[in-house]
Amino acid sequence: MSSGGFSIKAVGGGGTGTKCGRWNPTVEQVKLLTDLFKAGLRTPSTDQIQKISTELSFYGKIESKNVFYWFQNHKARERQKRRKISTVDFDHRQDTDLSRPHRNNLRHRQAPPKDIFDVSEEEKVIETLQLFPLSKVERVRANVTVASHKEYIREQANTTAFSTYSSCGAEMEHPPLDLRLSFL
Amino acid sequence: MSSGGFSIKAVGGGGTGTKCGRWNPTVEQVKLLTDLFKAGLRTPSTDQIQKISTELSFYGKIESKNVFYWFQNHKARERQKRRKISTVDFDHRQDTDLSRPHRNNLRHRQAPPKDIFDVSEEEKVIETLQLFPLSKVERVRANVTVASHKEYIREQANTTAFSTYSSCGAEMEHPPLDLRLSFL
DNA sequence: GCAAATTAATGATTTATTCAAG
DNA sequence: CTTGAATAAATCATTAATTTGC
Repeated sequence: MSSGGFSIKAVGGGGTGTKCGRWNPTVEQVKLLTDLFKAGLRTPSTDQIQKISTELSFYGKIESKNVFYWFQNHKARERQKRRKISTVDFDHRQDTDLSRPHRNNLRHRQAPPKDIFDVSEEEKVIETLQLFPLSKVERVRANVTVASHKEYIREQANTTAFSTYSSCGAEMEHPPLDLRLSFL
Repeated sequence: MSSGGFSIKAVGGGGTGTKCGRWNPTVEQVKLLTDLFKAGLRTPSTDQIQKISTELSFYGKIESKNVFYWFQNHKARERQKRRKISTVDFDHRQDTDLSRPHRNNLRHRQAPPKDIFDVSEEEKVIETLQLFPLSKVERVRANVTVASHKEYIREQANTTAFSTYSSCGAEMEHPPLDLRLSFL
């Protein structure tokens, strides 16, 4: 990778005496982009990118791809930032998505038996009830489909076992999937 | 105060007792769950849930229902995510055709005339956003009220380069968002 | 005060996923 | 099972900030 370490990247069209190695947004440009982001825009469509770009070109040289990149990066980094804050919290996606009437009714979802959720099923039920009345129970078939294992092994080099792994809490790149699946 | 999700932080799966509001997976737990998901497991059977739970309990406090929920949520969200994608993509390859000044390689894929704003992906985008007029601005009066802090604000003074716009008058504190979005 | 050296941000690329079509 | 579409994550690379010596 990084083939070609050539440095200069074509001066390009920046006639304004600015080196155009890479886009350097003006404050106004960043401001607008940020506003759009705050407004919820995350992945603008091609059309939107075009329009945004056109609009921003008023403030300075810019290309569509810059807009695209900006959103990609900003989105990713905002998330990254958030992730740093809450250690593991993988579920910090729209936590407020309760607005939807059809949430998981886990109650009658798939669980054939009843003891699966050993405890605190009450809580869950309560919540559930609050959000929506459990009126109808759909018949859901538990189609397990364990699917294939170990077909995804690619570059797994680590051969660490569970034990060693957890105590430290260290994060490794690719824990051996095979081993991890072994308990199933 | 941005509502939604006070950062719980800490506690981790260590079982530090505190804050038993909801399961807070450790990185190891998420890792394994994710691996299982990647391996193709989508709807684990009761038995599998039990085993997975047991296995994960080694890394921290967890219950069967957590596993069940995790798969439900993860599966659903992955799907939703892919469904709402909007599309933009351009050939961002290393071709570096510097010979041509502007290369808008936007591969006009622009297909799904759906929600271009894929708001429900990860971060908690304000709901107001969804009200956003995506294609045409009929009346952008989305009252966004961001409330968050701008991290971009840099007191940078030299706005040299491209636009001489910002000079003075143009630099307002809150340019009406509505207006700014009007071009979309 | 300035400019080289160092560090922090962030623009641009590459890589690895996921789901869906065929 | 293979390929296409489209990211998001990880990474590379360059520019702006900041520090430091003079």
